[in-house]
Amino acid sequence: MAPDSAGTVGKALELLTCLGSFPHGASASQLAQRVDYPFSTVYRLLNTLVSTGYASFEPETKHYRLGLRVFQLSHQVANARGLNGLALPVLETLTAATGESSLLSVLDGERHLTVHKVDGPQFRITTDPGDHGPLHTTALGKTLVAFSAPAHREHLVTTLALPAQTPRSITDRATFVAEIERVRERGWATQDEENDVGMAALAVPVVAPGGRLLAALAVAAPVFRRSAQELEEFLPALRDAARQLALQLPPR
Amino acid sequence: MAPDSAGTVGKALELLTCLGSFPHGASASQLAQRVDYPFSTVYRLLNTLVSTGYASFEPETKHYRLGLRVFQLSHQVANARGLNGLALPVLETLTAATGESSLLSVLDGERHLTVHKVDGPQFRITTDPGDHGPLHTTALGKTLVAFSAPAHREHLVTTLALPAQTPRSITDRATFVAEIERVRERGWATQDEENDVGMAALAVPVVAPGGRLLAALAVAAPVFRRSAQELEEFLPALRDAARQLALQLPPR
DNA sequence: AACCAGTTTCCATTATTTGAAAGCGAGATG
DNA sequence: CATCTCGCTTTCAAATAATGGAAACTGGTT
Repeated sequence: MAPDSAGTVGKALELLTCLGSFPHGASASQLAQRVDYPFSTVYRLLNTLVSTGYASFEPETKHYRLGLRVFQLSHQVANARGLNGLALPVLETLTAATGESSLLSVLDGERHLTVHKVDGPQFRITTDPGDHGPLHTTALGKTLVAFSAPAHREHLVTTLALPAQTPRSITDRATFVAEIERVRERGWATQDEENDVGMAALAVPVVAPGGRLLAALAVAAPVFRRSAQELEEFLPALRDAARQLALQLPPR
Repeated sequence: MAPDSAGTVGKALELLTCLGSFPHGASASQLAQRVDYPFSTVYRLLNTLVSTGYASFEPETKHYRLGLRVFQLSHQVANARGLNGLALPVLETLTAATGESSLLSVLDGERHLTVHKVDGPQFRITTDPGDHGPLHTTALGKTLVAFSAPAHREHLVTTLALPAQTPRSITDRATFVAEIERVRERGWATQDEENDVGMAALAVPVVAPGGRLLAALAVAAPVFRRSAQELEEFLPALRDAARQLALQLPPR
């Protein structure tokens, strides 16, 4: 488990990932600076990425951006893992019932990855599908940690960095351990201005019939309308939606 | 203009692409066989892909599949290129108006890549977002060729392979050249059982204000309900929808 | 208990990547 | 108009990192 020893391929993939953080593309020199590899290395790697369709190159601006192959492949992932639109109606129903935004996330390494969201009628949430979020300051994250396989949970709980996102974030390990334990006991997690000032959320796990954790489902609202505690009245609706999702998502 | 895809990185990316063709994952040996690299090479590459999140590995089945990073990155592509859900309502309106399925595709190398589709109420189309299709046997493909930049169009028209998909497919180069020219003159393309037996389609280009080709938009129907010619009555609705899309999609 | 198909690890060989430096433009400056 | 400057592109000897055959390993089957 060494900190990944970057070979050539590792560099290429890191570069590709880095390309993703420039929505409007970037020049070879910008990218070289960002990933901190020698310029000519980056230049050559970019050519390879372009020739395989993973990146595209605009001659007029000399900018590189992510290519269509990424888009195409993602549909395979989405279909195979049930991250495609099929889950959306459940979130829409949930939002209709609660009047607040719904979010569906999965565990992705040491962060959570938002898969779907449906904005409430009153409020647009800043998290979008494809966005990552921390595990220790979000209702979704806490839920995903609390209900992942014991070994993995242990690993996360003890090694996760706990930087503060807001003054209310949990930054103390003992407190975090206790919080996760509480989430496990209750079966749901909250977040009260721990990730964004002014926002609260309530999340429950989506577990397959076999007991395996598939995702986490949350309702989020601005605190001026619903306090974290008031959100708890949505628990039955949330659990119901999670149950439906569990049947719909592929078991593994 | 190096057609070579040699190089370690090229192999890794080809392997990644190959993974995309196994929706339910594949074992290392299956993949090695498919891409025809030595087994140990494939094995090492797979490890790198997994450690970067581009692939995931299920220890219980020893199967590899595409990882969440692909999904995450694709949202960057989709947002930057207007391939996200924003275009969908236009297709939905079109399908509501015509009663037939709508499709939106972009040019991806020597194929077209379907970005969105909306099924008609009577019929489910077999093409899905993320699917590739040939350029010479589809209305979408012909349109994309006919309205791409002159130099590129020339290249495609003269070098594309023209394999038959059905008995009606265009397989003769001269015929194809003439067909593309006709599409350019009329401003729209049809397909009459040239790609799938029993299906016809009508497509128009989506061109940015600057004249640059952005995508192609099509209506498709089974011929027993609408002949290719009967589809032409939808031209005004199609053009209208294409105009709306042109304003909505980002200019480049 | 021996067998087999697939997976994981190892290592000497060698091809591949590397990155400084030298060409190119194209746009800015004197 | 000549010169400078900055960023993109290509080259090439040095050395690093990929290669792939083979051997150890696993676990399921005859």
